[in-house]
Amino acid sequence: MGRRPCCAKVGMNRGAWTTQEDRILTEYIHVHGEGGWRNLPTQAGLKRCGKSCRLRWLNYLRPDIKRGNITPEEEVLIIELQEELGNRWSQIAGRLPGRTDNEIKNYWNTHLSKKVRSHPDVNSNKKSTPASPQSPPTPKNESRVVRAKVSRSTKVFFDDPQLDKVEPTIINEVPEENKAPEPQLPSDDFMEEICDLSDFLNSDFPDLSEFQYNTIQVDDSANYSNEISPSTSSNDQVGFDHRENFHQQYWTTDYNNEISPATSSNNQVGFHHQGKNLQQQQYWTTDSTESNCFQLDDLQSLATFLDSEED
DNA sequence: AACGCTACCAACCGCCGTCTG
DNA sequence: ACAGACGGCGGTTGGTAGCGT
Repeated sequence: MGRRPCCAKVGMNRGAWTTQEDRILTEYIHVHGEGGWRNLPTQAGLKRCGKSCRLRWLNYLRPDIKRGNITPEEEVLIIELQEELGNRWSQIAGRLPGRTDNEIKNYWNTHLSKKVRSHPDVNSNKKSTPASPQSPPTPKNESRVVRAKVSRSTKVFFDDPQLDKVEPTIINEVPEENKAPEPQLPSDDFMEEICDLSDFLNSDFPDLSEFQYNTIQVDDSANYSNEISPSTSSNDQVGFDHRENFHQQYWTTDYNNEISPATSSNNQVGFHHQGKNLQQQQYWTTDSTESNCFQLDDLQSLATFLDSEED
């Protein structure tokens, strides 16, 4: 008797994940934790292969995933590690916190393999001339760096207000004491303040060139202090970690250095909340007409930070 | 404007190692 | 020792956006 397939192929959803599927999966894992991938789709009410659920969680939904372009420092590290370890992407990913093996593999295949092929000495030169913030590698086509991801990347963002009303299907009840606390929804007052702050962010943001290549470092984001600090920055993304509760927030910029809450993937607005006994993930998104939802404390910290930078 | 090509990357596929009964 | 379940890994595919002609 052969091994049974990991899932029935018939009647399964394939392709890009919808926001609702993401939400169901995320909520399920918040409650039940990771693992048990084979049974997860049935129990969560997802028409997905267990493997697909696992991959989606590990490569996209996990709260500790770092977003944004690979930094020059990371790039050098990837090249070094690839030379040392070969195509063991999971091991390489293990040395790059927040990066997934899939992301590194893709990055290697689309960027670095060509670069290394065309410049075989890129690696041997690395020790004498490490990549520095002042001399980042120049992309072949600069405009591509700012490109939004393809639209099928519906990601985890709940940009359809109706979706917020959809309760995830969780068949297996868990004991009350094991349940994660309900996420707090923003109040109306909170939303008002957020909208004001959002206006501020959209209208009065300082020169974003400052954020290039980690030139601003107000705090070491790894020390889990309460300060807000830029995460690894990139050409098209500004991210801030608020480590007390492990919040991550991202804004994106367009060609004119206008900042706005990002709406998908590379350009994104995301909040990750990792508590002590649970992993919560809350995302809100926005479009040009909807008001924005943010964590007020974090945005206030951001505003303070921006004010101080302007001074 | 239309078409073709390229870049990108999320998702899929199949193999393999480990665990468990 | 064995078979099956399960999860992890690396290679590949396919859909989309952007660019050039």
